[in-house]
Amino acid sequence: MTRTPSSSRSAATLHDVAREAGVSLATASRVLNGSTRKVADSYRVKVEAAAAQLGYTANLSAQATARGTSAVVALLVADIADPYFGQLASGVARGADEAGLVVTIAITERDPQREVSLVRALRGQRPRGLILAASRTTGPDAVGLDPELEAFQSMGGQVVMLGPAPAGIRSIAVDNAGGARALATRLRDLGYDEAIIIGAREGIQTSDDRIDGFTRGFTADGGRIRDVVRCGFTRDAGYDAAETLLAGEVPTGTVIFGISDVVAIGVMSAVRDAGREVGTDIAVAGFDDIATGRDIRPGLTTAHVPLDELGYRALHATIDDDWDPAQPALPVEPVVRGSTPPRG
Amino acid sequence: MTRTPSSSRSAATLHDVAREAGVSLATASRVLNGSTRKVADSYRVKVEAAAAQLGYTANLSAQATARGTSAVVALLVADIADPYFGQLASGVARGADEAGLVVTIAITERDPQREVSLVRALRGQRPRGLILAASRTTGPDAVGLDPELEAFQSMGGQVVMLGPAPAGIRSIAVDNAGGARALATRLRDLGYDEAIIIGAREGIQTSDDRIDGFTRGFTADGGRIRDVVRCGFTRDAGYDAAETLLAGEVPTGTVIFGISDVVAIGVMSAVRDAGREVGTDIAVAGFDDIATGRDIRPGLTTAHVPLDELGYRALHATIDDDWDPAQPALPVEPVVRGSTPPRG
DNA sequence: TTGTACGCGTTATCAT
DNA sequence: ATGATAACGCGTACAA
Repeated sequence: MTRTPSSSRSAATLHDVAREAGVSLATASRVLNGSTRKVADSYRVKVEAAAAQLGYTANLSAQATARGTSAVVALLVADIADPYFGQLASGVARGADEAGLVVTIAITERDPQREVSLVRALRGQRPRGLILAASRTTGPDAVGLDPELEAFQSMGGQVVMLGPAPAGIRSIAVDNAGGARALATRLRDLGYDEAIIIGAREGIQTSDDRIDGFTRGFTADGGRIRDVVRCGFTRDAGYDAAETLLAGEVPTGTVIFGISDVVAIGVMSAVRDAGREVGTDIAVAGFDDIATGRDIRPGLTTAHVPLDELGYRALHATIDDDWDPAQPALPVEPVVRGSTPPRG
Repeated sequence: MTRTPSSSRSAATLHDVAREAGVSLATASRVLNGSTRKVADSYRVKVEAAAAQLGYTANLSAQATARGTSAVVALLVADIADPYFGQLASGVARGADEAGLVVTIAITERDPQREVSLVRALRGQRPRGLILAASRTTGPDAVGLDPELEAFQSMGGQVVMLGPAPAGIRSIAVDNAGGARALATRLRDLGYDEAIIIGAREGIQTSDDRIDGFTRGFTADGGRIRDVVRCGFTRDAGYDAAETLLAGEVPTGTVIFGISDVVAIGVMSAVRDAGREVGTDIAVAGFDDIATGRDIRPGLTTAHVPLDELGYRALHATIDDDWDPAQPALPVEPVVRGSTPPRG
């Protein structure tokens, strides 16, 4: 059955280009996609002209099946509306664009169960790489993920995790402990003697590291951690936790350390709604340095994590064959703003 | 050449499953993927068992080439780190997940040139749909986009634009003019008599509509628009524009309307850095109602756009065959917060 | 250098 | 209901 060359309803195929240019499929393929170029210029121009005229674009799916490897990298985040993941995704997208890769994105909604099934579903795309940015727990509800990741890797895909990862899985480390420690030290220098930590539940590595680092830094020379309470990673969770906290006694001059900026921003709102003032009355600090923290008043004291760079590195850990697993953790620097004024 | 059944380096194929289950390729395909099910239960269980044991997952690329249609929807945004686009993408992802579709994301960086080339590149994926969320201009620098979109559509893909679109292209309308008008009216009711508008440059439909609506509402019963200045859609652009503005004379009681919340937040910072107070001195209003606006102090008065819903609808406009082009525009409601206190 | 022919993993048509 | 088998669009040995 012969097909009409005109644009019926589907895109121009390599076949069409070859016929239009009067060359073979192989030749057309070589000039348009093949890497090593050994085609006579006379043919080359003909093919390119035909391709341009027909508006030909290689079918990535077909290429993927033929090559056995795709040009897509999958990104798994907890919530793309969260500025933390937004900035991260931005870095991933930038790196992917540079490398000519396509990014597909999936949302876990912070549901470990869903995370597992998503990884499974994502496998269908046969992505070259998979970036896991959804915060991971070391606890029992991570069950089922590891086998799924192994399956992914044994398929030839490269898994990259943000933060701590099991052995055999690439990861981009962030100096959570060191950053939190430095932040706590700065707060001590500012004159704070008492702190309350609002962290995620135990087993979330990122949270545990930040809590440990903060505690170490704050208590090193006499500071006291009044309490460590637990909540989720959202603004509302931070608000609720702080609200409960403030129902009890929280003396003036206490600094509340939220496990992330998003949480800390919730804390700030709760402090105000409890009739207290953020800063001179109750100080608040966060972690991550999302853009919002610079625009709120008072500005949010935090620890700067280079989120865009983090995403960019993750993308490269996904595609670079000679990736070095022994990279130093991304440095995290404290940033002091108005939410933690010096105590007189 | 026979292939070893064991997991060498690539995923289990349908072929493997069929052989393992002792059935034909066709049968395996039918139970695993085919819609109409006409397979004996005895075979069905065998196939399912084999698939489970081998960890089989259908290769989407192969399916796409065979079926002639893919399961991916492409999303084009200006900047995924911008909370506006983040919330939008969230709605898109939710809808896609429900429909069993994959979302690929690309960033225009607000470069019209780049936008065109991205659409072209995206065609390679043969996505079922393309959602254009990068703000579009009616001006001359949109050159080259329309042909590219037509090429995409003639390929069988469904293009959906946010906001106004050329004839023949589906779009999700937002009541920018009405929302801005209502917001302006509310500001009048609060006692504001003078306003300054910071908009995007002319030709950006969304901006023009909001400016027109605001102007109409504000001047309807005697309010005065002191000035209309132009800037980009970013926080920094808003800051710079306001900074310039404040170098001149801006009387107390003036309200500055930023074309989007992101811009308005930049304006708020500039106002403060100019030594003025946000609210009682200079009031500020925005548009969109991004999450940040609720957490900053004072809270940002704005017009609520249901961004998540917007994304969700866009996704459905992409895949629903019986989509109704005559849908009413998404309603936009004013939200008054502390940045525009009542004037005594 | 160029073309032929086969394989990639899956779907769908057609007999059986 | 089931099983061969021809597509799908492309890459790539291998032959010419």
